[in-house]
Amino acid sequence: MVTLAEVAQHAGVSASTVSYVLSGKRSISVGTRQRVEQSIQQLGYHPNAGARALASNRSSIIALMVPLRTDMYVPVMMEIAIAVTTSARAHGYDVLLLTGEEGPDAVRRVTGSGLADAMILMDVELDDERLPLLRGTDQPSVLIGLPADTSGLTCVDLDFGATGALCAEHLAMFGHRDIAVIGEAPAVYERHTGFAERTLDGLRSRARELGLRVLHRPCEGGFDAMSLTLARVFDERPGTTGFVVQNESAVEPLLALLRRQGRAVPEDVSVIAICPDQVAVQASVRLTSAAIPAQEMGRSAVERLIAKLTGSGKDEVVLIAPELTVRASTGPAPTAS
Amino acid sequence: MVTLAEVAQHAGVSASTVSYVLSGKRSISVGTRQRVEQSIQQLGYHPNAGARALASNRSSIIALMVPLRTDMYVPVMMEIAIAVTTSARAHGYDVLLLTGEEGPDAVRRVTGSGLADAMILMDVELDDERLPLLRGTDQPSVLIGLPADTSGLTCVDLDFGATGALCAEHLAMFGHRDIAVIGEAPAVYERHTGFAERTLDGLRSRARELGLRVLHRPCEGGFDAMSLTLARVFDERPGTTGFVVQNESAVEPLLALLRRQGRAVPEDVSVIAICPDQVAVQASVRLTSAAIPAQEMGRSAVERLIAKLTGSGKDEVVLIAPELTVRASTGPAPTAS
DNA sequence: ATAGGCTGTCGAAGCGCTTCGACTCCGTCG
DNA sequence: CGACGGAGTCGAAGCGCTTCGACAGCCTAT
Repeated sequence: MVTLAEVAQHAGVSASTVSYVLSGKRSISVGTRQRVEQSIQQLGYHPNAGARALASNRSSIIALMVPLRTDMYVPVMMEIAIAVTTSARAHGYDVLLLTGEEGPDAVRRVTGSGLADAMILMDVELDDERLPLLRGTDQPSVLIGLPADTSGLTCVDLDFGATGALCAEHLAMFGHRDIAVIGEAPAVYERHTGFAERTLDGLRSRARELGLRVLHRPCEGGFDAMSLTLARVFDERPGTTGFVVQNESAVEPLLALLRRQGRAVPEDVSVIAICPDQVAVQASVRLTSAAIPAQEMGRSAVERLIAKLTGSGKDEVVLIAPELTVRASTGPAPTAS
Repeated sequence: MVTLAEVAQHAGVSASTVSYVLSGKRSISVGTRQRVEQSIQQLGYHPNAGARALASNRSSIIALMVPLRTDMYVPVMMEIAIAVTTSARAHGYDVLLLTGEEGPDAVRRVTGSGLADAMILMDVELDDERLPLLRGTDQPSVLIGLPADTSGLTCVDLDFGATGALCAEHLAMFGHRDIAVIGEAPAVYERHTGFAERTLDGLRSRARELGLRVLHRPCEGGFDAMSLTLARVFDERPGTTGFVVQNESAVEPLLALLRRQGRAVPEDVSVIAICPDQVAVQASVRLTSAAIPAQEMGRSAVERLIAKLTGSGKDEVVLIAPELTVRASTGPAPTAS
């Protein structure tokens, strides 16, 4: 392992000079800089991360806590994780992956050990146990998701309320009157993850203004669950012509069931999915969808975090405006016959 | 920040004693141990990761390099990543997430800086640029995937050859004679990722023994691509009654297209998917599938790595035996009419 | 009784880096 | 023309931990 001292010796300067060349914290003459850089190249020097962390009290690592559950939104989570990693690297940070498994202890461990300089938490619950810890430390953090009380916290999330409203507007515009919301699994609501409720609230209140009737049904993913749910929907509201689906893994089953029942999409029934664009275009029908901008959420979270680490950057809640892309699964409501 | 020295003072012992209590590398009397542990509790002490890494020359971090592309197998990758993280934690290691973006440089950086003690690489290509670096360092590593030359490397992967063979056997047993393989996107083959070819080879050679005719077609995911591919399949081999699908994002489109064409699954056509079980049960038909054991792959990779880190553990190739679960998408071939 | 071997503890020497203060040259300004 | 200040460099003091050798005390075998 090549050390700073060896580089210094090779370049004929002192260790501190090499350090300053690396960090740029003091001015260095052009000649010296070049000699040092050349030595670094020739010797293949890489600064030792541990020594650096010890001496500077910064690790250049961001911790990312992902949900352990793989029961929902897996592609979204993965995309966010990758976006976070890529953005972090662009700012000179590496990413430490933590699962929710350890819970609050992970926060304590990472904060206490100086393993990471900052953290990003995903899958935040309304009243998350980790929040008091975050408020009680001076380690910067950003949440992806929105807890009930955001005071003293920085949060990034899709504006799910506006997303719901947008879905209602789109269906109303096409003349639909009775719409059904196929929600997340009941467990998601019980867990109080917030986003599902926010979607529903936004959708409901806009629907009210527009004179739509809304039926909401939580739904586990999969064919069988969707089958039951759909039967109950048409049983209760036979005139339902619009669907908003929030649970990705219910989308394909829904489409299959509708086809099987002879209901054509979008002629007889319109379907909007709330999902990443990639999912929407790969479905068996090109889906009109409200996008979940995973990339942007990841990138934005990292940027807030960097801002906090560099001193600027205050606590704030960033809600990303939703975008609805019209594809082949929505159209005018069938005229009542 | 509480330091070791403070703990030592509080407990009335020397710093080294506290260190030995923590590491267990020397025997400590019961009384001393208890006093130290109590002090650690009371003061809320967490060892500083940087100092530890510097002094011991080990970081207790495993680097995990995931593919940057999100064009394939996303749920599998995520599941592996989570399994790796969970297993690593169980062994006292944290996981540093790297994307393939940096390529070989990431290997150099991590190895050179001592950031991680070992690495796990996913999405390995047949002739991966990173392999020479791994062979040239004494940092332990494990690949998830199989390159062309495995000498001096430890690899963990599903036995895709056997998986292909298993699919052929299952369809043959049901009396199918003409089968089609819907493969990964052409880009995957061009990239030489190996697993797709291995599946095909295994399937082909077993099919030959069993007297099956095999038509292989790569396929981008999505509805449109699948539509074209399917048309060509039936054009060329109208008597095709069995499908093996390796591209997850082609599964639903295939099912939808078959339905639309009035071909019933499994009465007229049988479909086997090569995918994680979770995907198979959430599809619009409960799919007979050859499982991709993501969890096991992740766990197994970590175990080999830990073995290498602790001295035991030699280079080896671990191929996980495939398992085929029969569900509702395969059945006897229709009797020729 | 005494040498030898355990067990439990301590002190000190780093690990490789950052950073602070100090120092030496210059060029510049009054 | 001397004092001053900035640019460029160096030396040394840690950062908090691990680990090695040393040593004191005790038990056992001779």
